[in-house]
Amino acid sequence: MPLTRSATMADVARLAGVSVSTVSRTLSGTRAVDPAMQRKVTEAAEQLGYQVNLVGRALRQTRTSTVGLVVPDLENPYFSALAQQLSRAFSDPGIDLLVFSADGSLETEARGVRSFLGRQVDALVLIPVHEQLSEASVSAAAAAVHTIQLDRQVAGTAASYVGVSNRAGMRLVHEHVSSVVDLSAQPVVYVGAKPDSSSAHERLDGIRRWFSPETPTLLGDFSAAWGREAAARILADGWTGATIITAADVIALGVLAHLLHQGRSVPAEFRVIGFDGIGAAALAHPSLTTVRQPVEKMARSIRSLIDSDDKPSSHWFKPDLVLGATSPASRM
Amino acid sequence: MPLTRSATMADVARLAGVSVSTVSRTLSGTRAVDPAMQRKVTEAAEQLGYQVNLVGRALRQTRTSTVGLVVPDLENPYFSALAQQLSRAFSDPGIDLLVFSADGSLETEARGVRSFLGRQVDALVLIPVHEQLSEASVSAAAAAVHTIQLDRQVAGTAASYVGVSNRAGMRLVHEHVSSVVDLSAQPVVYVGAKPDSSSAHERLDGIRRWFSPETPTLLGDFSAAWGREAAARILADGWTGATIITAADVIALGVLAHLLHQGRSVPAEFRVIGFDGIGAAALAHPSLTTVRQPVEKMARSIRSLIDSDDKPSSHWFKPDLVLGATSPASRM
DNA sequence: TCCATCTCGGCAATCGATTTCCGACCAAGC
DNA sequence: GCTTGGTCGGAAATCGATTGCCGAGATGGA
Repeated sequence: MPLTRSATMADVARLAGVSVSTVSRTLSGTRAVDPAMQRKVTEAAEQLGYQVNLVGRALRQTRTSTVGLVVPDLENPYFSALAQQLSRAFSDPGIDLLVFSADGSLETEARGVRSFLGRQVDALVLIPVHEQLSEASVSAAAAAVHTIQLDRQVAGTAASYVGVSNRAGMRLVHEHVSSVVDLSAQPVVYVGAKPDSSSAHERLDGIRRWFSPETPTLLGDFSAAWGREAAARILADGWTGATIITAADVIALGVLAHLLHQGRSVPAEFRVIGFDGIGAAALAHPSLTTVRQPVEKMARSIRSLIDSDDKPSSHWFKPDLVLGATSPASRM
Repeated sequence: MPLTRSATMADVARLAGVSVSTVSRTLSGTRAVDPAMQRKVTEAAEQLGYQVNLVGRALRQTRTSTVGLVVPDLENPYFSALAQQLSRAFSDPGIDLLVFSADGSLETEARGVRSFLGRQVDALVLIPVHEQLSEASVSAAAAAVHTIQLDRQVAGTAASYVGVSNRAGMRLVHEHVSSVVDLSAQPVVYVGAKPDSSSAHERLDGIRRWFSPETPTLLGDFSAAWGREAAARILADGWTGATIITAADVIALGVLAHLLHQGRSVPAEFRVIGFDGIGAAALAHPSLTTVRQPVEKMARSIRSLIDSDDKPSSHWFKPDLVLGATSPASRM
């Protein structure tokens, strides 16, 4: 639907009766320009509705003032929260943050990375889909631009990493649960995600380490649907009175929904613990006890990592526990 | 962190001992190339790890095979669902969908539009922040590329529109509520959003039209925090036994959370109705009765609108009602 | 008065691809 | 043997900006 080909610097130069160099210098303020010419140029640009063509600029300079973010799935509230906070961290003009959703697929993830690299982004932030199979994409990215892995990482790559200490998070859960529940009398069940991502992996490790290596475990994916299914299995298998620890709030909300729908009571009969600290956790009734990730801090850390173009480095943030009503406030 | 300047077509041509024209033709398959040369070129490209520079390509062709999406806020689950579905609608290779968050600000929205236009996107999808004040951005976009407004629209612009019939949605709510609640005995309160966006506007209109022009109304924004605040006011003002209709699921979830937290019962004492049909609505307990938007259909419609580059047009989809447990199933 | 220095406009090169045009070569038809 | 037509490689123009360099003119110090 382009009504007319849009104006270029050459058009502005012609109308103002100057050279394109002068137009460029006037509009970008690169070098001093005679006030009279400056006025002529500005007026001509205004009159033609001139808008710089960033493609031309990007080709000449080798920078684009753009950072790409590839997320596995925008519908997962934790990832969209990260995307939003990162956008906000780049909200002051100068650098644009563009988001691409891999839609849970390795191929689409690879396409997103290739696309951003081909577009010559100055830096790339990536939440890898898979702990091993995303290696090719992460390495390709890291070889070309400053690359930061977020929330999850692929082992043995040259890229930076920003995330939370998942084992420390599970330690907080253990501290809390063991202080309010009698673990020798009440069973603990872990509803996690298959260890395809480093975060799922580390959370499972955390459970085995702080609770017991034999903790009964159900592994699926990061979704509410999986949470519901797992809850159904827990009920079917007769784990009455269990404390259900999950790998993510979306899972926990699915578990909670199913339990309540079946008329079970929380926290009297079952306890449910989430992970991530998404907004919806606080909206549940009873509100979800969860491990909150400092999303805003992480986003700011990425911003400063990109601004100061240093060597690859890893940044582990400490999560904190948010007490909700899906776990008892004091010893049962 | 670029380890080495990445290879260009000239590098590949040099290594293969052919001209850049031949490299271009081999890699893009634009024209037949001698099999022997083809092999040499492919091997050279492989060896150098050649990746096309999309900036160079975009400058020469005037297309970029890119569609931009500007959303007001990625943390709003309805917008992130739209973004995800739209990403999926573009998941087959060929066109990349890039997302930019305006972070609720008109200035940032304008920046996003300028940025995408400057990047020469082939089409732009926009969820305008404001019904009037986004006019400049929408017009600028529509003058330059095929522009589609999504979910909300700015009056009197040349851009296409894809959304749901909000008045029809409220009509569904009225039908349902009037069939299960005695409206002459029980008050109705509308918790909406200030009519800054066409969707908020139309939903408010729908309420006035299908219920009563004098329906008590509380207007805020599209957030759970506002829902909570409104619920507090409703309790403070003594609207006991009210049926609370909201402009969005996020608001409804906030209302519900506050009511339940205050020990009120839903749907016995209060009824709560949402709008949008986000995933979290089904996870609430009791599950939320809401008006569901056909997000996937809308995304596909945008895709086909972009593929067939027609004149601007408007597409109104019909929402449907999802019966949850925050409203009674039959006459109270 | 003359030379050194500074300011600033314009020419032309440049970024990395695609694509038009030209010409070399080969095959087929008469 | 000559002409016509088809195939395919390469030289060069092109997309739209930025920027190194040159030189004209102004300024100022001795």
